[in-house]
Amino acid sequence: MSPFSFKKKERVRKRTDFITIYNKGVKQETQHFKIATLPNNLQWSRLGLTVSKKVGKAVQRNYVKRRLREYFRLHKAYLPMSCDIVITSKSGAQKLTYVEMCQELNAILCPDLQMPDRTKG
RNA sequence: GGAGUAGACUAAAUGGUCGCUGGGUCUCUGGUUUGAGAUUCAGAGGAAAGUCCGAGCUCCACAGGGCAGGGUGGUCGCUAACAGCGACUGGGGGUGACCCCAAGGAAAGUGCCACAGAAAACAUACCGCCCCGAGCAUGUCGAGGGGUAAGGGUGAAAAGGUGAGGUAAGAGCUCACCAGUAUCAUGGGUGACCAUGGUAGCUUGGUAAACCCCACCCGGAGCAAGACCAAAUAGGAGAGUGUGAAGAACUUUCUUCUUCGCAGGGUUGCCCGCCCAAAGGCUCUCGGGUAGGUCGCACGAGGCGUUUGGCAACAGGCGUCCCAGCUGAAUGACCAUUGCCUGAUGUCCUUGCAUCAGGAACAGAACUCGGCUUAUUGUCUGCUCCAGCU
RNA sequence: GGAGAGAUGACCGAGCUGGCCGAAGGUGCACGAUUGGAAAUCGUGUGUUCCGUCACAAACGGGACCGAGGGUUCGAAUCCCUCUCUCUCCG
Repeated sequence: MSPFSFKKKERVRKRTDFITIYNKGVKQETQHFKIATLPNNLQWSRLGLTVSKKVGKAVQRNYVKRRLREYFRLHKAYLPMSCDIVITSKSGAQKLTYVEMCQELNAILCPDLQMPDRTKG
C-alpha cells in the first residue's frame, strides 16, 4: 500500500467514537482549530473532522475538510502512531492558504518537524 | 456610440505527481460471502440552493356520499399532475421594442368605510336657493311649515357628464350628444369576447389578498417512508433438566404425580468444612427489538440526433446511448502550459499585436422527476429609443 | 435530509377581528425631589435616521422606519406573496 493513501478505515466514523475522543482525549487549541487526540488499539491512526456551520456554506466546509484530509494523508509519517485525531475547525479556517494551515497544525501535531513538508508539491 | 428590451448558449481546457468513490474484467487467498492487488471505464449544477407548488414511490386509514378545513379562479389547449407552460381575450404601464395583472360574483345576504363632513348608502337637508307664513319694531325682519341634490365646504370616495328646454327654485322632469348598465337581434370566433343595430329604465359608491356565494380540485404522513438481517445487556413467553421441602397414591422404602422454594462466587480438579453475597438456577427455543448492517438506490413521465403533426406549449415515429450514487458524507490537493476578461505600457489613424500585473462569479448531489422563486459569470443574436457621421 | 415556530425601542414583552398605534406595560438610563451622603421610594423625561427654521447645539415642525422587498386597500405592525436570519422537533 502506498504510504500516502487514505482509506475508509483510517477515519473516525461513529458518533460514539467522537464522543469518547472528546471526553477522554488530550485537547489542544490553535487560532483556527481545536485538536483532540486519544491512543487507540489499532495498527494505524484515524482522523475525524468536525466543521460547524459558522465556517461557511457547504462549499467552504467541504473545502476545509478536503484540505485537512490532504494534510493528514501527506504527513502520516510524522504524526503520532496509533492515535485517533479529531480536528474541529473554527470560524476563519476557510480563509487560510494550504501552507499556513500546515504550519499551524505542525506546531502541535509534529513538533519534531521544524520545516513544513512541501516535497509533494 | 450610449441607454434599453427579448431570447439563446456557456459555466475554461490540456498535461504531470500523490490520493478518493462506484461499475466491469483478470489474478491471489478462501467452502461461499468477504478481503488484497492489477487494469479499464465513469464520477456535481444551472441553479445541485430555498423547500414555495405538483407527481411518482412507500406505509397507515378507507363501502358510497355529505359536512368541516384547505387550495385554485378570463378562455381554449398542453401535461402524469400543478399555483406550471403555450396561444388568444380583456384591463393597466411605457415615446417605443416590450412588460405587468389572485382577471368569477358587490343587482343572494351580512359586516366595515377611522378623522373630517349635514350625510359614507333606505339620503330624516348643515350652509345656501325658493314658496307659504303666525307675529310686530313694517323690513336686506322671520317663529313655524314645506319644496329643492343645481351651488358650497369635508373627504380616498358625495349618488352619470355637457348643453338646451322647463320651473317659485330646482331636479333625467323632458330632449340632443357622450359615458355606463341590462337585454334582444344579426354577423365573426370552439370559446373568453369582438363588431354593427335596436329596446328599456334613466343611473346602480368602495371593499370578497373581510365573512361569504358560485364552479372545479384535495384522505394523512413522509426515504429519518418502508422492508430484511441482527451483537451485547436488560426484560417477556415457552419447553426441558437437576435438587430440596411439603402433600397425595402406598404397610414402609423405592417410584410416580401436584404445589412451593432453591441452584451463585472464592478457597488448585472432586468431597467435607469455612468465608462472601443473596433469592436472579442452568440449558435451549420463540417472538419483539437497540447499536450496527443490507435493501429501498438509479432504465427514467431518461438523454442525444432526426423526422411528421401543431402558430406554440407539446405529442407521435425512427435511430442511438447508459450517463454520480455518497452516508462524520467521495467527485480532490499542488504545479505547469494554453485560452478568456480587466488595467497599464509600447507600436499603429483605429481594429489588432507584444510585454507586465491582476482577476475568473453564484454555489456542492443525499429517493427520483416536472415547475416556480432566489443568487450569479461570460458571450452572441433579434428588436426599440436617443445622439453623431456619410 | 424532512417537518414546524418566530423576528416589535438598549433589553424583555403586549398589540396581529386593518384607522384614535411610533406603538401598552416592565427593566434599564438621565434629571429632579427626599438624605449630611447613598440605597429604597416618588415624579418627569428617554428610539433611530433624514429634511427645514437656526452660526452650532437645544427647541420646534415635517417625512420614513414594527427583519428586508413587493402587492391588495383611501389607509398595513396587522391581510397576501417572495427573500433573510434565529430557534425547536424527527435518528
